[in-house]
Amino acid sequence: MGVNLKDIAQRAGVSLATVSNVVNGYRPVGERTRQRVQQAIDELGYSPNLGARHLRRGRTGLIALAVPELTNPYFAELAEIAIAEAAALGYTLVMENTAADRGAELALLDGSRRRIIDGLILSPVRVGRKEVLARTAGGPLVLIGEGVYDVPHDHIAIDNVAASHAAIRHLVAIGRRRIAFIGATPGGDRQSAHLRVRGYREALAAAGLPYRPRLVARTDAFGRLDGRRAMRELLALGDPPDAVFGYNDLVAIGALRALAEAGHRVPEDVAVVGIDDIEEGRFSAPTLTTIAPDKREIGRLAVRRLVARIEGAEVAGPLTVQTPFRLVRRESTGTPGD
Amino acid sequence: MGVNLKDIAQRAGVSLATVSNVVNGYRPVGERTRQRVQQAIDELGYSPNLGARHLRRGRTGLIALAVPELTNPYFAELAEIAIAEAAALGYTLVMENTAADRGAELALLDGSRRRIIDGLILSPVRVGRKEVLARTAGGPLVLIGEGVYDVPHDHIAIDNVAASHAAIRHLVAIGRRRIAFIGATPGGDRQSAHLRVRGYREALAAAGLPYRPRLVARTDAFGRLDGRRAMRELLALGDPPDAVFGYNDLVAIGALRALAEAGHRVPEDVAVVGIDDIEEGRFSAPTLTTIAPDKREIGRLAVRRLVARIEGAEVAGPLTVQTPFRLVRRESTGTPGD
DNA sequence: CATCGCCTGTATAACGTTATAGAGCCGTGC
DNA sequence: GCACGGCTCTATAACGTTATACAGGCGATG
Repeated sequence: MGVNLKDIAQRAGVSLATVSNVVNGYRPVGERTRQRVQQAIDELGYSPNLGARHLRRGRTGLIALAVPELTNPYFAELAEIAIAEAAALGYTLVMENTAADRGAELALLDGSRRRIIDGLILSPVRVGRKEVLARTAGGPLVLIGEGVYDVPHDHIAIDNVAASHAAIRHLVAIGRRRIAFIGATPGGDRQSAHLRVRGYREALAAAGLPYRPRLVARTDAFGRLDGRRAMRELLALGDPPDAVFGYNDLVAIGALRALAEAGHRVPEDVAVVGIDDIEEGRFSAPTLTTIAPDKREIGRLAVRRLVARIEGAEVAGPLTVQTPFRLVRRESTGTPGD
Repeated sequence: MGVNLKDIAQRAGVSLATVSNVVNGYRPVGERTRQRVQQAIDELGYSPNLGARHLRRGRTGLIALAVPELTNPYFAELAEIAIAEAAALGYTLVMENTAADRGAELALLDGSRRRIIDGLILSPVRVGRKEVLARTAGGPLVLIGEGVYDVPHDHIAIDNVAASHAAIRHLVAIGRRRIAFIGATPGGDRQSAHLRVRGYREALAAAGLPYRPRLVARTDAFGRLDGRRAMRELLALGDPPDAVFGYNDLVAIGALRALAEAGHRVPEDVAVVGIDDIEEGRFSAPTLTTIAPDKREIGRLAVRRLVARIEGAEVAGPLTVQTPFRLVRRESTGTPGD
């Protein structure tokens, strides 16, 4: 099909190996030879056959980013950053959608099925420490966003408990006392939900507010629809909350919708806070106060760590990195300022 | 590294070629032999080395979906569908972000630079017929969503003019007479914007309404921010519109935001319609009336066409396929019903 | 002047797969 | 009894690259 090493070698009158060395810089090549080869490459328009290169090297140059939902803007924004960073490092990123399915996560972790990927960035939601530890094949693994700790892999996330604290402190500071949480989840799934609930409880206690289990709404998933349903349930309580903290921005936006439909004013009657700082929250009515993780840092760091591991480089620092976050006040808590 | 064909061949006591035939079904294999080989495969946990397969076959099994913005929910939703369809056909889909950059689109079209992809699905916005015709390498090409016609490639899109007609007819039907368009674009870029403006003008004429150039707002890009800015400009006119049709849902949502900030009621003062039917529009306040393309059909068809071309299959039917769309009425035009 | 080592460059063997040519076996038809 | 064709299966040559071992030339060193 295309132009290959042999063509270049013939044109430049050198051996295959020399051309390869010019292309890869693996061994020094004399200046005159290099120029002849480079000229031949330019003239014939050579680009290496990646399949062959990868067969020989044992690596494909592909890394995967597996997320529970592609359509969650948080992950779309993260993916955009990760794709750019991967490209800058000479890798191609493929997106995988686990659809928050345990089987899909396990299949990715197993890694033996598809030997096409050099390494994996995974946002796990249905697997825990044990399943992660069971990974033996498939190359390096970087975990993002969840609370699977004590595994021999890089793990990049915000401090979920501290993030909750910040959100609740803000709601308390603006005078709210019946603060609900939307997005708790039963069992061992979705560690981050447990951590965010923990932060919520701790912050309530620190503020001297009672913990009311009925104000903690469970959801099956974490989309707008789930947030709306949960908010409706909370509103149906005899004594509804005066503030809501959502597991993420999508849930919070669903809650905003339920509040609007029920005729409640935000933030006057109910204040709302989310997590993720997706662009949608800057244009919702009202705009959404949120905990903003540093998505750029998370995306770039995850890719850089993974690539470093793949290439066998020494990586300094601890496996677990907590990236910074900040509270962004907008209309849904009555204190616009973004 | 992993288990390979040779291991299986030894274990089953047959030749390499026989194992390959069992795996690929390329040539018939005796029932007893097949079972022995299959057993060996299961026991050793063999999966083919894709790099080697692809080197030999000359194909990589990778296809690319290149879109102008990953973070536009329309493309995220489309990507989710396309990824699933590609997986079902045994292909891996990689996302490319052109960022609506002409250079990026040209580089993808050129195809000679990265020989890793078997074919490309492109949503072009900055290249036209000429640039598409110049493509000679890089495998089959499927275009989605824009108005580049008369090229020897599959092209899948809605009828942009008809979609505009439907939107404007609806606005006229609910009594609007000063209807604005947000998202026109100068020059030859973004064919679909031109087509949507054309549909807008034709529909106005058909309704006996005058075409007012000042009510057609240009934008540089097509996000929420652009919609808000354009809406502000329209509101600053002496005689602002009583309805707005946005180039897409994001622009329309930006317009909603500008209207809310300026204290206008939607739909009472100004009605708003978008295109794309992204989930966000079902939860905005007010919910957004929109033209809903059949994303599932577009995504699946694009992938199926591309794969068929890659595999050299005969593809029946015309190159250009116009997929169906429908008007979804929601609160922003005062006629909820979704 | 012989030896050593560095510097360039070459020849060649993998990497794991698939496609092609052909070998062995068996039953069929003359 | 023998040629023949149809089935299975095997041996092997690619695919394009990189890494290893090696060869030749040349200046420096003893």
